[in-house]
Amino acid sequence: MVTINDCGIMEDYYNHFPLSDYFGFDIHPYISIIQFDSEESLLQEGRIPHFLYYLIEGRAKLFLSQGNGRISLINFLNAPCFIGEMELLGAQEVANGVTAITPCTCYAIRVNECKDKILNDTKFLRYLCLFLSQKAIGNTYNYSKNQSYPLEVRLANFILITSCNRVYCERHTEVSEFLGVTYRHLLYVLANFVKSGYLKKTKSGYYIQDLDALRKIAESNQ
Amino acid sequence: MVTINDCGIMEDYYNHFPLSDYFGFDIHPYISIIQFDSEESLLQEGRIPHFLYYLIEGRAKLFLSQGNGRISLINFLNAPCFIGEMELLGAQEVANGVTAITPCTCYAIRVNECKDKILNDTKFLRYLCLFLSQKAIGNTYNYSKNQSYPLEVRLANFILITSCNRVYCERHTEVSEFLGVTYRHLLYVLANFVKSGYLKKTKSGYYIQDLDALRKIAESNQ
DNA sequence: AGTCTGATATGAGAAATCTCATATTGCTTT
DNA sequence: AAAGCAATATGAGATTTCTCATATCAGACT
Repeated sequence: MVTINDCGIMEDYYNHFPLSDYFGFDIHPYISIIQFDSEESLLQEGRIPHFLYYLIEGRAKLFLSQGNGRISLINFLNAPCFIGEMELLGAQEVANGVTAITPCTCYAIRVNECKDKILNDTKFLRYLCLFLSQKAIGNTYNYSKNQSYPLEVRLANFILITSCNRVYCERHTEVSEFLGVTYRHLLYVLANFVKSGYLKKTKSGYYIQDLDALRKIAESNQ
Repeated sequence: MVTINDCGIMEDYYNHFPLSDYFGFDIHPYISIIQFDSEESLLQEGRIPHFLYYLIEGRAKLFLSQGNGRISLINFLNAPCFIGEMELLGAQEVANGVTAITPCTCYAIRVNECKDKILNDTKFLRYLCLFLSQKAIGNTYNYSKNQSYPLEVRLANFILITSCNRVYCERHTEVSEFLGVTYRHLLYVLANFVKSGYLKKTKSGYYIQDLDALRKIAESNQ
């Protein structure tokens, strides 16, 4: 974790990733820029957060751990987005866990210094409502899917969405958490896809050999 | 579905269920009062809603149906709460389905007549953010639980929460949807509880015979 | 190269959950 | 009361998913 204080660099970020769309007042005095390495925590589960983050570059994951040691990956967080907004509002005191997947660069807003301004800023509040709604809708859609279809269908979908140039190469541990099944079971279903000739294991990932078959499986859904 | 226009009755409702906590301007000119019977739709899935509702009495359920005919019960909505707020913001165009469980009385706000006022009302926006956050947190928690524990554990919990005077008497169809399992499986696990002597089937519902045992099962969670 | 270690993968059997066919129950209607 | 019908309940076997033990692999260290 590195905090950037150099004014020149900060100016540069402000120009490339402006905040004026979200705030009706000048938020710059309350901002630091923080960079996280991959695997670092942005918010620690159960702790009271210090900042409202705005993720400008990178990808993180939001998770919730259960008493039995199991971890639910609730969502992937992709730039640009706010992180820690629920805690800001007081909807929950302590944070859910958020961990960087790739290196992440964030504006860290010192809310304790400008809470009043923020909570009276129509522009920000309106945007936040929209953001919260969209997040909720996405989550809900995801939950509902997870419960309604066997892994085969959901995985086919997931592969189609996340593959790049016909190559699927996500980390199995992450995916199994996101799809809400055990690592073992994910591998099992994936192996089935290979056995059926839909995928082919290569050094750089799984190559999609039979796109149509995969689509057909995914569609037993729609 | 009945719309109440009688000014006297409306005044009465306003006095008992005031809206001044949520709005910074006078919202009354834009309100009707609507009553729904149980099983009636407040929002029809896939349709564009006309109103923002504020549920003042009653209990409803929010669901989402899947291509394979399966229905996910996303949440129970208990008074007091807003319904249709995401659609108001434009976060989604068409509504999720909302159906009354008990008879429901709502303030129906004609948003097309006061959208500007509403979307510039700090008081309302702040409250809405909070409301959305809490809803999201609840959903997430529920979702995470649903995936992390077998039905036995979740059902024990659910029974403890929803039972009244040691009697559990929810509708199985609703519960199975909410807990994300088939009706059959719910009955199966419930029958096990009876066989183990934790519950006893009576005319008025299932009587909790062994509270401790049920708690112990539910706690294999926490 | 050898070995340690953590991450990743596989095997096998058990448990959870689903599907579908068939009963049973409780209302209406006649 | 009989018949019809929808809601509710049960049985049995198939699938999906899990658990846990073991195996393989890749990089770090010696």
